[in-house]
Amino acid sequence: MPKERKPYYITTAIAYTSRKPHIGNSYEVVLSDAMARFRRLQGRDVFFMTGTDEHGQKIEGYAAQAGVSPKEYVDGVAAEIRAICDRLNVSYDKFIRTTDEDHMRVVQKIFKKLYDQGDIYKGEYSGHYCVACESFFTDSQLVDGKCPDCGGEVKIQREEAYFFKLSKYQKRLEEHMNAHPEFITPVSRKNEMINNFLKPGLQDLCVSRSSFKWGIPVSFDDKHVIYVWIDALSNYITGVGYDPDGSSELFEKYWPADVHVIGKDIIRFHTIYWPIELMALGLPLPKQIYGHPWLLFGDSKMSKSKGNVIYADDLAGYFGVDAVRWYLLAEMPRDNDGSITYDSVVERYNSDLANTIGNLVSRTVAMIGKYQGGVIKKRIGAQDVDAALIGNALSAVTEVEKCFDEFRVADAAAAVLGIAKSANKYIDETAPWILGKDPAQADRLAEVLYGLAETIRIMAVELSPFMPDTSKQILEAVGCPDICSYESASEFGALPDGAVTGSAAPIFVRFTGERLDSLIRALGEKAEAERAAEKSVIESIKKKDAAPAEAGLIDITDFAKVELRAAKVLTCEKVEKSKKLLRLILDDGSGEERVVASGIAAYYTPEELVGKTVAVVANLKPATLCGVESRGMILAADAGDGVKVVFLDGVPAGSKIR
RNA sequence: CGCGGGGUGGAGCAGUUGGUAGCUCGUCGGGCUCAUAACCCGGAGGUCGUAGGUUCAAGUCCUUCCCCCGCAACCA
Repeated sequence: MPKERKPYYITTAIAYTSRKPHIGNSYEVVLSDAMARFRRLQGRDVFFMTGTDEHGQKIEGYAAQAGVSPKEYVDGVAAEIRAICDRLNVSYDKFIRTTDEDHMRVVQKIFKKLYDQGDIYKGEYSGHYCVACESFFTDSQLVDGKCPDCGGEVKIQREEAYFFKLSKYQKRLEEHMNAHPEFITPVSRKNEMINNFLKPGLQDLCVSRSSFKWGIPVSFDDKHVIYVWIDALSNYITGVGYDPDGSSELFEKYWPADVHVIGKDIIRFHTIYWPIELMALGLPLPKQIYGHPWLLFGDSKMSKSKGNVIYADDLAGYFGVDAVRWYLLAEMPRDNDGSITYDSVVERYNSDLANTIGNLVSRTVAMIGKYQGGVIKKRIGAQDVDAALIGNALSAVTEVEKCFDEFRVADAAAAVLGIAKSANKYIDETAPWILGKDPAQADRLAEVLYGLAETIRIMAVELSPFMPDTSKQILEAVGCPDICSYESASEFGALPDGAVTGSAAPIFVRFTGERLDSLIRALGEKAEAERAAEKSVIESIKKKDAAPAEAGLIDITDFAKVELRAAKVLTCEKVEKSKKLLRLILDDGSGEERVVASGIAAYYTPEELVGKTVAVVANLKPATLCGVESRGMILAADAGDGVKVVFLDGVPAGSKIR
């Protein structure tokens, strides 16, 4: 009967390898994984791809900063990203990296093909260039003729570059969007794209860069590297074996993708640039693009500067992998941003996992042990309560499918949870402990216990996309680790007569009292350590890769490279456009004034600093921050509750520090 | 007027094409004892940010204003 299994191709966006992803970034892979697992459960032939985007100027910069090659740098971060996926039990079929040889080779071919057929042409990029921001701006972007970012001077600069004729495909794309309203989810985004980008008319897109090297070279013009649009987006087809000269069977089987799961911030690239590239290549478009919302910490975005970054693997260390998966999947709405707080993680853990699901399994298995020696008898009850229980479980299965079809994964989780709730209610209504006292009721008791065990089994099957390990554990508890097909969850009664139950021990132990206190303590300490450690991710990667004999130790000659001097603060003022920066003028003994920008505005007022003597790194490469050219940096300590500048009272300005 | 997202019982959210305001947590009362102080039932608690408008009927549609949060835009 098993006819040909219908393919299902799902991808996440590939993660940028600039630094370790936080739990908000991890949400996307967990979400996609749940979707992939659900389709596999349904019998679809799933190909699930995730991976990393590893090129670009930023990475070149991070690597240089870390003193390693770009390749070494991305190897480190990509490994870290992959490790998090593995830790979270993400069942990807392929982990693609844009530095993979196959990918690079095919991207070059794609670029060449588009060039040969005239969709890409060589032109000149002329715009207002801000040296400090390393960015081009159009006339309309300028603010009073100055850089809209830093307010600094801009100059007209020309740069040779390749352009992609987007306008040529604009009409077709618009038609496609209108003909396929489900193409962009949520739909509110569709109008945004059409009104903001398509209607005003698409400008040709610059698809090469000559200002940096870390990218895939244009095969016929090595002054240029292929810019992110063609490079990164193409992963969705190179990863399954697309080749302009003849694609693999894998590609023929899986393309077009069923869904690209991406963050809402990159919807534009996926609904405009990417489809147009595919049109130009003569390929069908992906069926759907789902732009998921963001996970915030409390009500603000996670960022290291706020010290509120949470990493999924850390959280898994405290609550377990499945609990983290459940939290992410059950908590995040489809359309709006979700938020994570430690309180809500504990609450959901206790309520959903320990009280509702875990406790249901424990009490049921315990009763089967107590009343029937741990053996399940197949008796299906026919009373109203039984019908209600069965109907509830089966309709939940239907509901879960509907929710997944609409990407309402949190609602799907709620539907599964509903199965457990109805079972808990059923226990109360049937009171098996009373039946257990009357030998004449043994048959009815068997019906009740079978109803419970079978309902739990169905719940466990439906739970598998969310919590694969827990699902197995529950199936073992009700004695049927192998009865877990989707079909077996769609009808009541697949649990065989004579199944022997497993352990009744709690699956999720509640966090209360001392256990909760120590968790909170541990989280606090962890956050503290994180803050310090994350500050130097780059350094740690450098250490790992460079790996000299004494890991982490530097030679005295390394230290000697840093020129530290005492300097007196002459003036100090807030940088207007900035919340964090102070602009200081220092006397460093050289006779020349030294301007330094320092991100300590949140901790010091200008008045507190004037007249003080501070330690300054005197030979740091100058950089412009918010329009202030900063020459050097001031030493300060990250004390737990803030930042403390290192003051050198009584030391003459200009003194060398070593 | 830069762009976008929001303001619904104490907290977090859902409210599809306008038709008696729902869910989870918490709280209060009751029940039960198989189970992880858990589970089940019930109650209290909301002028749906503001001011107008359309309508037989507005949380839902239109307009005014207020407030919050992202991004643009910086950790040297």
